[in-house]
Amino acid sequence: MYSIGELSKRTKVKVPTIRYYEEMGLLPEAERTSGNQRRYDKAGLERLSFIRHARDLGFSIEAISSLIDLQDHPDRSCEAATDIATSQLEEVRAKIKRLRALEKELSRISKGCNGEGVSGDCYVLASLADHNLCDREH
Amino acid sequence: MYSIGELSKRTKVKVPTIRYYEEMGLLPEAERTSGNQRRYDKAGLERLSFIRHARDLGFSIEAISSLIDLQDHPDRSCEAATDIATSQLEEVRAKIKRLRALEKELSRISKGCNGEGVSGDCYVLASLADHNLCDREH
DNA sequence: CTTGAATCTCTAGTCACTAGAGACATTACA
DNA sequence: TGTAATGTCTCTAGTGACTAGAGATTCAAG
Ligand SMILES: [Zn+2]
Ligand SMILES: [Zn+2]
Ligand SMILES: [Zn+2]
Ligand SMILES: [Zn+2]
Repeated sequence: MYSIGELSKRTKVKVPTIRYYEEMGLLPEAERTSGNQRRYDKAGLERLSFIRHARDLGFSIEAISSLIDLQDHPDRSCEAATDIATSQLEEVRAKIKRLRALEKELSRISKGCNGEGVSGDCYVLASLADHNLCDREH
Repeated sequence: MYSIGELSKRTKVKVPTIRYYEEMGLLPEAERTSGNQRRYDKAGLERLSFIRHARDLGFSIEAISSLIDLQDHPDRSCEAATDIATSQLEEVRAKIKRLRALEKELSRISKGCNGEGVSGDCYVLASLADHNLCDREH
């Protein structure tokens, strides 16, 4: 049996975050000591590791909730799981695409001025004021 | 003189967002009609366009606040402006890097199952449960 | 002058936490 | 067994950048 602090150390999830996950229904309500403190077993540790890993991969709490439901019913179809993973992948790809466009503009903008001049002549400020200086939409 | 709705149309910034920017101090308090409605002039339009553009490029409200301060003082050094732009660029690059790593893992994970099996055998769920299946840290 | 659209202020909700207060429980050591 | 340090409890509020909605007022067109 682990205290919430021990669980926190083992999973690198902060203590208030563990309580938050419980409140959100990602973790079942923990058993309590006679003094009302949470105690966890191996299953609790594994579930929290699952959540942590999925969060690290960018899944939302809601998505993780659905994934956990599936995990708890090993005989159900896993179609929903692959759907969730695929749409998460698509989201990540869309974000990368957008950020790459931003990177290009920002790199042009920040190269345009060495910071030794005066605001009135600054290419950075001029670029922000006028989108026509940009190569593309954002 | 533009109403807030006209300003919204011209800048593609939603009406409540314009009011929010005013509250945050990005926009000066607008002039009012006798009936207490906001009215804007060309300067207001330009400032809001500046904010919109900077937001599109990912700058935070706080950063934009500093940039606007500089814009209002054309005789000051623009060093801070280039610093802000450069650090924004670095942030974007860091995000891209992280997302590319995520993309690799997610693409492996979602390729690993066609969704036609059962949760108990699902590679997606197994991958989320066990980070050892991953190629790298996230 | 009436009608309908626009605008006003204010509060609360979003997401995934994080911070802090004040009270209570557990653990280690003398 | 006593005590001190650390851990844990619940609760509230704050983060960033908005978004949604209620209920009241104002504006513009016909
Ligand atoms: Zn400059
Ligand atoms: Zn642009
Ligand atoms: Zn599967
Ligand atoms: Zn992993």
